[in-house]
Amino acid sequence: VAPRLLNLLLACGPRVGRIVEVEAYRGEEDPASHAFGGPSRRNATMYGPAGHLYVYFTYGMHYCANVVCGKEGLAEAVLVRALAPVAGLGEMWDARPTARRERDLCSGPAKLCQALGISGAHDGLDLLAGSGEVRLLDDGTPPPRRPAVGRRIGISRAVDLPWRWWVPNNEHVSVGCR
DNA sequence: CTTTGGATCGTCT
DNA sequence: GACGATCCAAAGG
Repeated sequence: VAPRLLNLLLACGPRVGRIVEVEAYRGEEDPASHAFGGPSRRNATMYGPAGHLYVYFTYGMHYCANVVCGKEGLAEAVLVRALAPVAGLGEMWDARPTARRERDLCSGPAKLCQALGISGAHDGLDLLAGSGEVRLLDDGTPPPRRPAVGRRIGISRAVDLPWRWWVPNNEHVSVGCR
């Protein structure tokens, strides 16, 4: 599912970005997944239905956003790692005063949450409801025919699995792709 | 542009 | 009590 999310739109209020980089996490059988080791308070949303938003808090200061992709009970999810800003650019600049270039706005999993205003309060929302605060949208742009592939970033276990995909030659991918 | 180390706190052991 | 699906400033090339 992960590479098929590429080029879809993620929106929060008026702020919209095109998904250009993702990572897959495969439930309890993936040592790098938050669900490795079974259900807990934090990962509860991962065990819920597909199409919902899993937001977690990490490093004492950052939020990251995932799309739950497996059937209920499987705890499979895809981390959204980078967006190309599409709309609401003014709000994004306001939310990320340290950004110097447009590509600094959403080129990382915590950066994009900051830019869009996504936080733990949004954990568990249905991304496909259409009327919600956070939405996953399809504007007809197909995923890349041949996405770039690489290892996942920032993890210490299952480091060699090639479960990160991004849009080739896109300016807005995270630093690890360049 | 690359490398390095600090920040900071919720979660699970 | 240890560590994390990260970011940023500072320093050097």
